[in-house]
Amino acid sequence: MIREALEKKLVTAIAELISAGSLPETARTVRIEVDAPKNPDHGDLMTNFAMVGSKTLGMNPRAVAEILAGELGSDTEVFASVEIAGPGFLNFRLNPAWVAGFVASVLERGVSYSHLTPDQVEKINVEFVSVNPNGPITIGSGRGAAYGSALCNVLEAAGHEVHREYYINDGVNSEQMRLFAESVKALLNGQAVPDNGYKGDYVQEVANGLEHLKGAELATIQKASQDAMIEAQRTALEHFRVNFATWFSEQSLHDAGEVARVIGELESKHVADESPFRTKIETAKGGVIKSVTKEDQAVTNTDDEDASGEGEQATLWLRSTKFGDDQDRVLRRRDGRLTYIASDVAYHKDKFNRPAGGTKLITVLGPDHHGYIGRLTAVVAAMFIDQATPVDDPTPLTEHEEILFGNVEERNRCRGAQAWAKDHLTVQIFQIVRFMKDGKPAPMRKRDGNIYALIDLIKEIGEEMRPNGTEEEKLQAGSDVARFFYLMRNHDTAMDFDLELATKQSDENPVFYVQYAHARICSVIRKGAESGLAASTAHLGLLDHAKETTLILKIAELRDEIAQTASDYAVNRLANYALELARSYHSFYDTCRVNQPENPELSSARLALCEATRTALHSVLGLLGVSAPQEM
RNA sequence: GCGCUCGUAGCUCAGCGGAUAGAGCACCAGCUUGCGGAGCUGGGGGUCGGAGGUUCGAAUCCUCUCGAGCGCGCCA
Repeated sequence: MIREALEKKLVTAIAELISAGSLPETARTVRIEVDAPKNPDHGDLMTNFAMVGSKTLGMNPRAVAEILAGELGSDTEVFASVEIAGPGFLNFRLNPAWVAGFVASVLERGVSYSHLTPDQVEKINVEFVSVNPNGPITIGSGRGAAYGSALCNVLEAAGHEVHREYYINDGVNSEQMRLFAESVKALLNGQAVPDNGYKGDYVQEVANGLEHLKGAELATIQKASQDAMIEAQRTALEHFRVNFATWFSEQSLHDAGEVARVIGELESKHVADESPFRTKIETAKGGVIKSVTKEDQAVTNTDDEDASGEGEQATLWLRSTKFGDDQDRVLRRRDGRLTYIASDVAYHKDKFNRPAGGTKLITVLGPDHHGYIGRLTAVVAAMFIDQATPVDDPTPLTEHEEILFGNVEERNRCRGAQAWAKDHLTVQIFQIVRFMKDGKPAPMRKRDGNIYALIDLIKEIGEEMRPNGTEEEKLQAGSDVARFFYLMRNHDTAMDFDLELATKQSDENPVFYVQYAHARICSVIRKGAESGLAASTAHLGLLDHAKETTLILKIAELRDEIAQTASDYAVNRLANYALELARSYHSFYDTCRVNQPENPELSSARLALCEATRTALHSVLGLLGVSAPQEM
């Protein structure tokens, strides 16, 4: 916010200097960046404009810096000093009174302080969690749940329209779901579950709830047991503060005939066919194509279970290699059943309807799915090939391309479609979480088939944190800690989740450090009210202590952090920001006494600063899905 | 073999083109006749895995290399 203001000042100053003839016209094109210096001795904020621009301006950086410093330095309302340092840095020391003025605008905006207005509003569908309905939400999926939900909050705060979606993998043809149903059925009939079946206690629980279906058809049991599982997942996720606007059933696409219809569409677009070969692309290091081969279709695979008993027919191939995938994918099996990827085509088309007129899809996937990015991109490219603008490349087909494409025109259309897909679909992969106990990794899947469920993690932590709390308080405490821990680390790197630290005494716990700051602010404000003191913006100019200025600058950063996070999806930045903001407050609190009845003007200004901090803290915690307690 | 991700303080991790690389934990030394000490202040501790390159400037970008994790089904 303060940064935005300074960037505007720079733009104005540069325009003045151009019309005065001190800077060439090209100065307008130089990118302007204002940042906080790492070293506080270098001032409150700084810009590298002179160094970045020196080349295009044809001037040496220090000369540019001097001209700019002269122009800006005259604005004594804003700047206490403008210094040139090093190779051409421009270091700004801001006038504390000017900085303090921003407290008023935070208070004016209140909760909307964290709401941004983007240059362009995107309509984004975010799909996350989406695990099979054959078990509880695990602690592994917990990371995706925390990440996806926080990402949605941030995108919304950044001003975009967001649709939260869960894709239920409930295709009746799914091997895994059938196996799950068979396991439940076996338990219902008092038989042993199949060798490769599901053996956890939760399977027995599902069976217990379905006593009335004893002796029923497998299909009936399959439907009922997956519904039970979905309900359990939904409840667990709600406790974890994860909610979806849509729970989308894969099977519903089959039932509506959408999958079949879309497959027909692909065939008529000549991106899917029944020719009996699979194309494979082998790449050498650096992604250069080493070879493209058409493999004759192998018919020797005997592992297939021919569940439908419909006998053999031609395999239907999606020619995904035309869109950068490393091999063609099967849409319809030899036995006539459609594959998972076939529903994916229909599904990705459908997703653009939520929100209406969707402009972007984000899919959050687990660490075992990064091989899936190329496939998904190809799916979207194939589906929307008519929407995309072909690339303009007149060069003839290479030797490799001749195997993939019929002619130059087709290649250019496919390349265009691939670019379109990359533009409209973003896949975010989160990496694995290792849960550490006694310094050793704790198994997520136990030998007896039991799974470490997210809800158990939440309850364990809650029990430890609030042994005397209500059920509701325990769930909240557990969820707060778990969410913050998941979100502290960059989702794209493997992390260790220290179960002892999370469940142990609270004083080592970063979550509580932040929540404590919020509770402390609330307490200070309460205390002030008891002495007849209240926040006011009438004397903000009194906030000139270094700790006060630092805190205000930190509060002002929130909007920048949100904007940045909405564009690079690195939600962990906000968890770190929350810690920094809390630290700035604690440090301020320690030095600057807020409530001083003998000095009501300073008190009112500091209370205003407390209010502004509370607003910012409350906002970040809200984005992270962590509660901001008034007392603890 | 190919692809993705990661190697930063004793440990867990930030930083991802800027000036002397940061925080928490652990360790050491301090702060309270006052608003919540679940707090604050200070200190020690690093050839940012290694080697080249790009440029005014690299932990950050590129190439190679070593090491770790994961992924490459007519499973989902």
